[in-house]
Amino acid sequence: MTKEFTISDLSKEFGVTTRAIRHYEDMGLLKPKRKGTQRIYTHGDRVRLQLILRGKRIGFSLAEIKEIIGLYRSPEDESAQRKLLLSKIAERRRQLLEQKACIEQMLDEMASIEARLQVHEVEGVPKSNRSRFS
Amino acid sequence: MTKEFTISDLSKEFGVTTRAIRHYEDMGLLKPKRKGTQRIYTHGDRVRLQLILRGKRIGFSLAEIKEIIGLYRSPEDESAQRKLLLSKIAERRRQLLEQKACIEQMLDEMASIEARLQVHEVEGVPKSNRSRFS
DNA sequence: AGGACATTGACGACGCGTGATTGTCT
DNA sequence: GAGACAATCACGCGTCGTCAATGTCC
Repeated sequence: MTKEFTISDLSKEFGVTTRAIRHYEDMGLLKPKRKGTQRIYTHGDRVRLQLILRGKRIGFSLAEIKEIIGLYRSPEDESAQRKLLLSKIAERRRQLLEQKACIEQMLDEMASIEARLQVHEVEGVPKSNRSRFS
Repeated sequence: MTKEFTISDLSKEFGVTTRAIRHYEDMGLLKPKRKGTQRIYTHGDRVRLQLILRGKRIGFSLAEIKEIIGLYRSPEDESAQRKLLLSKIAERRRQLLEQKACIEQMLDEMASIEARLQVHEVEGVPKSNRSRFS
């Protein structure tokens, strides 16, 4: 018997809030069935949620994840999907490397600001009201 | 003669939009004089804008920058200001190092996903509709 | 009086957190 | 009828981008 899950089942299992799960639905990443107004998640829905969370761990936006996993896709799209994912990953890697470089710049700049502050501190009386960062 | 500047003067000089400059004012980081409704920036305002932009380059939020540079500050606050800035920098450095580590994790995870995709690609026919990220 | 530049709103984006309020089921 | 969940709004955050409508100065 193909199991079904409630929103709090999934919430607990994956450690995300129900709010988040509903949000993914609002964004079109999930479409659980309903029993009355209550959401019922199938096995497939559970898998899709996992994919969403993995995508997020890599830093994809919800829009990108939506693009990548789609919702109603035929199995033959497999290789197209792989290609899309690969290109998305390549793009994302560029972004990440940029960010990393940016962070390193910031660290450098912070270090030199600190250095100047230390100097002023030792030099005795501050010259004027020349300000921080200066 | 102490020069004065218009908003677009500063906008051009520092390469930020006028919208951004006005936003800094809305957030309480600048208070230019007015000639009628038009904003007039003094030399001091220009310096303050520079400080704001430097703060941003280090990755401080506008709220933090406001805290650090203040707006009406007496010259005696100098050392208190230095201390505040130093502690802010220390905190920020922790954040940056965390982010950097996070980025490296993401890069790792992306690499292993790619590896699996490559394998599947070579293995011949895809096993089933087992999806990306999987 | 035309054109360049200025001003003040105000919505949009991102990913949910955090209530508030109302239902539904046991 | 209480208690445990669920559902649906809807505002809030941070930093402006991006119109839109209107004003002002030469």
